[in-house]
Amino acid sequence: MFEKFLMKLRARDDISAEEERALRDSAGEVVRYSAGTTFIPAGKVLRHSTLLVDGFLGRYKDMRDGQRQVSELHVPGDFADLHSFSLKYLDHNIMAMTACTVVQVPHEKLEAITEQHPHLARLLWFMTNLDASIHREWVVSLGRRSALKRTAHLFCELQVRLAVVGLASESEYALPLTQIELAECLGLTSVHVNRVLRELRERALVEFRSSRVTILDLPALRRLAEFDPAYLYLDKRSR
Amino acid sequence: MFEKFLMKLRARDDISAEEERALRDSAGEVVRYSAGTTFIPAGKVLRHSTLLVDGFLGRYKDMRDGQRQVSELHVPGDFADLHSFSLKYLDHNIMAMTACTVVQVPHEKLEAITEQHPHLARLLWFMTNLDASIHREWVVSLGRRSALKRTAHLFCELQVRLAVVGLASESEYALPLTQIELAECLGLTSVHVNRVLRELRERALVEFRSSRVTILDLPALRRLAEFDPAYLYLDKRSR
DNA sequence: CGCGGACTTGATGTCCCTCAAGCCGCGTGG
DNA sequence: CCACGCGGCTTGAGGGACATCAAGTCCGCG
Repeated sequence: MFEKFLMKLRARDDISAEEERALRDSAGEVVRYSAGTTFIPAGKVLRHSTLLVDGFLGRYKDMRDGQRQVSELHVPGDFADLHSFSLKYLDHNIMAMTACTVVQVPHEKLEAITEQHPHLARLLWFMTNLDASIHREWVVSLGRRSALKRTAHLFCELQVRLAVVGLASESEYALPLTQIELAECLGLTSVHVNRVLRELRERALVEFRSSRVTILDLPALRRLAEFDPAYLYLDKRSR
Repeated sequence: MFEKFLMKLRARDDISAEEERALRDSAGEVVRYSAGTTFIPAGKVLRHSTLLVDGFLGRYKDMRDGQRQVSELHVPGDFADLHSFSLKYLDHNIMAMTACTVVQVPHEKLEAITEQHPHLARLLWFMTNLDASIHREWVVSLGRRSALKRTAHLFCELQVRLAVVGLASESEYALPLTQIELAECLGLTSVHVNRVLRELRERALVEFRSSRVTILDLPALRRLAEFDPAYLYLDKRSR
């Protein structure tokens, strides 16, 4: 259950055997959701946090006119709502973008960790700060990158985040999203996403088809996107 | 020094006298920066966090072509870089948008708090989660709101955040930013911000001039912006 | 009095949206 | 087995929101 989360943690700091045990002991119920299920609605008071084991999740808000904006995509090993531990309820919804398996971690267990394992507690804090860092990069993307660069940037980000948990190589990874869902992440329409994908393909940078991203030229893709992975804090050090 | 930060905390949870003492004891050096100073550059290893006492700060990233995107504005009572405690260095820069006074809080003091005051530690964690929530709302703004609504939304957000620390009424507050800086927050050009401000003025919703925001019709402004303050977590409860 | 920075406004351009149509693959049911 | 419906993808034509370029104006300050 915690394998991918531990991979993600160990990419940033050392985890002792005892800390690993404390984490494994915190596991609650395992739950499956089918694609399209909004299983955490905004405003609902939560008593556990949700660790994604398999599949893709998205955090999103809807506008009055029906438009939707996804503020973060989650990959296996991510906590979807670790922030609900101190927030108590969320300001946004969380949905399963694909079929998903999650483990629920009761907030009492998290509270015990904060009291008994200060270093591990700091790492949980770190994980929510990492989400915030990803949000900031999306702000920059939406504010200042063209549709083409923004899309390229998202593919770069997911490549790194998935590689950390062993789900991507330098050249490809599975991404079972529709162009509509991609558009909801990118602040675009699906029509325009389609045109952007065509251009990325024609430029021989990336291909996105049948739920799979194939990276043809990673250095060129990163150059186009102005992608700098520093915001993912992948250096290992004492946090 | 900590008055506004305590106001901000007490809007969300109760703080005991002992916790207040622990906070006050954590104060380090008081520093002043003049407008325009980038005093925390991305990547620099930090040994203290910075609490803003007076003035406005901004977190930003620059693009290759010289464009800039601000990912969050900070008002008095905000920690500018509480997240540096677990991140160790920042992925973005922090600059004084106006002349500022800050208190530095050494990371050792924060570490002591996490070990001796678990509830207070959770509240510090909460504060970084609140920043993340603000980031998400900016993602939504940049992704799905028109320039007009986005600008209106920013004025609504700042009204609430400044009111919490006693620096705004329902109808006005000081905001000593240029239209260029506003544009850097909103993902627009200063030329377009100027036109948007004119429209907001002509519609009798808000005026922004000589470093001051005057709100003419708050309900209408909020309606236009689709502003829902839920993301600022202003309900008082045990966190 | 002259300079620079912020603000303002107009003319033109472009990126992305909207609307519309057609295609393809797939599942369902007659 | 084919008809059909449906959701996702694709492409074209036209429009609109915001950018770019280019003048100016205003104002504080040396």
